[in-house]
Amino acid sequence: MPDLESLRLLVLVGELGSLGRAAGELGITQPAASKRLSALERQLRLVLVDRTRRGSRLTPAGHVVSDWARRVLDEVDGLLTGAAALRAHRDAELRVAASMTVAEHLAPGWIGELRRAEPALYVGLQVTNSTSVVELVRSGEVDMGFIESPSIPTDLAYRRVAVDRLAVVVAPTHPWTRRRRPVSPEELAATPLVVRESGSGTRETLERALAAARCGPAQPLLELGSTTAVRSAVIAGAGPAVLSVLAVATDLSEGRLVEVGVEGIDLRRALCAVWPSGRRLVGPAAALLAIAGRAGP
Amino acid sequence: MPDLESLRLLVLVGELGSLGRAAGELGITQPAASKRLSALERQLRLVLVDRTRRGSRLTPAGHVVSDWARRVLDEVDGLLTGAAALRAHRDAELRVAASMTVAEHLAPGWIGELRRAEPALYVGLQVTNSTSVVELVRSGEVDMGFIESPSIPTDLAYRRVAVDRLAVVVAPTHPWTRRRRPVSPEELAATPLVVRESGSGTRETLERALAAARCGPAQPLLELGSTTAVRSAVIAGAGPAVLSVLAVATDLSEGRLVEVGVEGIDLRRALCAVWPSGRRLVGPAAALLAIAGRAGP
DNA sequence: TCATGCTCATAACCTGGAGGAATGAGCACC
DNA sequence: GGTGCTCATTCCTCCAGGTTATGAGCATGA
Repeated sequence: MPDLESLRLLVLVGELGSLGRAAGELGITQPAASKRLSALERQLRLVLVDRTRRGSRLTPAGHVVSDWARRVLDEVDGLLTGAAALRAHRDAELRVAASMTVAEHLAPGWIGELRRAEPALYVGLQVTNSTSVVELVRSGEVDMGFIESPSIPTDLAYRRVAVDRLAVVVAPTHPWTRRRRPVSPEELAATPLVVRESGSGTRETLERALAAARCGPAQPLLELGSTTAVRSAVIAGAGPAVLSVLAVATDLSEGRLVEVGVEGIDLRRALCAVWPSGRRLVGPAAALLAIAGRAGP
Repeated sequence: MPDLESLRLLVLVGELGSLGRAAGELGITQPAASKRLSALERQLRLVLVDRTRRGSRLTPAGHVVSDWARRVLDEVDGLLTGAAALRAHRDAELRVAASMTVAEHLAPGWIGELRRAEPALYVGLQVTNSTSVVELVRSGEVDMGFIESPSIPTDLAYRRVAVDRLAVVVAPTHPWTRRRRPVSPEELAATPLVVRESGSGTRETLERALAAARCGPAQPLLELGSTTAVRSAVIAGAGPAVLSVLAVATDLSEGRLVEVGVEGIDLRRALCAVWPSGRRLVGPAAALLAIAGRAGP
């Protein structure tokens, strides 16, 4: 398994065109960087860099690998921003609470963007379920919250910042991948599904949508405690599930999961920012709302 | 910067519910895992795991971080699969050539998916421009290729596997983020843009689309040699650019870049699999085509 | 009640590998 | 041919991460 410093080094060499300057950027000496890069090339058994006597250029392979590496590093960046926000949630200048879906997939990006505009700003993030988020906003423990509709309380101001959608997904080997007709609400309600436990936001949205389509509740084939557990079960072939497209976007685009069309049922749900009504958001909170709002819809 | 082994360990602890078993999975001893995890927690200054005397559970924070970590590891997985394919391209059982856009964003996922179905299969990947891909397919050096339309030669069989779209993107601070009306082709042609060099697929698609809308060629504000260089320049505020949505998907969803609407110009381009005509693809090549085909459209 | 089995933490020790400093060597430009 | 840039090699140091050995806390069952 490669290490992140080496990947960063590769990207920097590509950007700066010189091993020595890349080393400086990382705060190590040139020989150390030289060795690191050789080690990475040995590990991947690929020639990534074309070393000339005046500068280094990426080889075609190096170019591609460097791009893949950048994607890795972007995710790491999100993790670090998120972690910083999590640990700062007590004494931050801007305190935010978010439900799981938002926290997992969107919050690190938004916070990262906000901090790019104001590097000195400390943002605190607290992750709970939508109900607790509402409580935290009411009690003033946080400045603003992000939740999934339905069930936005009337005593809070809110604004829709994005629209999520639940998708029916199956493994590529599942018979549903070969069907031409979309799945009907009745069929969905009658099919045993891999689901989250009752009370989770995703499960609740599904049940409401089924009820709105005049169908009975979902038949649980397997009840699991986290979205990723459900995802793994579906990939392993356990059966169909209904999951947020935010959670399975890469699985879909890379073919690990396949979306099955549905009709006659509305599986969208709005993601909303909420804050104490009457008040107008100011300062960092307003900035965050603006960032969240323009990225989503 | 955290290291990937530690992130993997965290994910495994969440899945297996026990530090010792997670250690076994990684091929290290339990004390080593214990130390690693403590180090990670110290580094992030977060309590990630709730250690009881019979098993370990993730804390709420641990849960979120573990999900972020999984995203990182997924990207690493893509990098490793891609690297394996790159180095195997000479003597692989299935040899594939792909243009940059496909190789960067889609190929690792497809190949990974294929290898999940047939773990013993060696897949070779070669990355060049669309013209070379066509040559490699013609000469039989590769079994199949992936290119961007336009310019699919008539002597090859092809199938559209996905549709890419170029988007006009600007930094969040750019005045275009506040405009209400979409950009017209004339306006786009008249505005200095950050672009790739002439001859690149992206540039070519843009020029063709402008020509189809009866406009002159794009005005280069800055010409750069790689998509990521263009992306960085735009984020830094250099000016608008026209980039593949595949390349900027995360930037858009996380608010680093903002898409500006356009009208009267068709910036879509099909991504196609190509192979020697007359022949029907069989075996692994057919499987790969199926995977690519179902993920895309 | 006490042994057993599971969990995780701590301590002491070893070693491989990463980093630093110094040096050499190739190419370009003046 | 000097000068300045590049990168590779060598040698040395040192610490991070591994292992083994051990202890402690909580359940379960005899």
